[in-house]
Amino acid sequence: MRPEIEVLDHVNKQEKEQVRVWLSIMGIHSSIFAELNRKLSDQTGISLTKFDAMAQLDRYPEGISMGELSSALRVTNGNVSGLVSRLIKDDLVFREMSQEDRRSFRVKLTPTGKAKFAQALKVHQDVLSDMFSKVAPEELSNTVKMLRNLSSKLALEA
Amino acid sequence: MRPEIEVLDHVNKQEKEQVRVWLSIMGIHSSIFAELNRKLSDQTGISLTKFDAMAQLDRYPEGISMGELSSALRVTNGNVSGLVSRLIKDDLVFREMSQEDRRSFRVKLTPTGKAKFAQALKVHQDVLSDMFSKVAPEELSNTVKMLRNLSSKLALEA
DNA sequence: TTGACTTATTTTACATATAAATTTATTCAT
DNA sequence: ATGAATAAATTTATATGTAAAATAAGTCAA
Repeated sequence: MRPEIEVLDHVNKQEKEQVRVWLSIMGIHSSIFAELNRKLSDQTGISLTKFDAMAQLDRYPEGISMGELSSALRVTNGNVSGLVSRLIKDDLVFREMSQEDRRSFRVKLTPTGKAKFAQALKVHQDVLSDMFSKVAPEELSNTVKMLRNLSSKLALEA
Repeated sequence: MRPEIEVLDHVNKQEKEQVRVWLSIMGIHSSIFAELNRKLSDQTGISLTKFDAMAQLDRYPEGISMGELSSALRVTNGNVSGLVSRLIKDDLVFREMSQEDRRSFRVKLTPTGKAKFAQALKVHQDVLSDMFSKVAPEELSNTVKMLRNLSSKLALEA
């Protein structure tokens, strides 16, 4: 094999490993998302998407704007518009008009929403605990370290 | 602090780490998915969802059934019905009737689909290479090992 | 002030996902 | 052979996601 082919070979090995990382992340995300979403929905009537939104609102009792919520959830404004509408329809959240800026408002959990979130939080934790029951604590923390390191080195939005 | 509270404390630390693993996976999945999907769509007109479907079809020149495709992609049959319809509309795949079983058929890439996939495969790889350019080869392979290990220990579908 | 930008949010059109019901074809025990 | 169960795929209703256009309100230089 000629030298320049060896070089290409290294590139190819590296590229294959990059694809393997992405496929591993896709696979594990898909497994956990599917089971967590299904069990949360079955046991509480709250989808994982709604749970994630409510978890953000739970962190800010003073409420947050639609824009802040879409940033926190990393989805578009339009998506959050619809999501919040559905949560309002279920009496889980409400909007509070802002005095300063009439374009904006604060979104907050209703009392019903707070109670539902507390219930869903327990289910969420129980499902994860079952799912990770065979994983040693050290493996868990190593995985978190590794993923945070990877995240910090990702070159995004070129 | 009473002994039984210390025990609970260990449980809580473990549970928090389990949630951190899931949040890390969600975060990194969301970052990579968003950028890969956007750049693939911009540069080739093929979404990441369509790319993943075409990648499966590319592996099976003899074609695969709708059920096999939905298993491979880990989505519902109904989802794949719509996805394949859209791919057919764009002349990227076609259906071939099965002689043995008239309920079923084989889905295959068209010549256009093969060419488009080859082009998209290059973009897919280039985007991942840019994204992971700051990550050392050893970190990549450690991450794959760690995620595969985690995957193998996940207790799913209880 | 006013007119040009910017900002916050919604709306629209569409893609992608699920679960449940339906359609059509196959299999298999009787 | 036939009727019940199974299997492959689609359809329907709905949720969740995007990008782009629209709406409405705020800001700020001239």
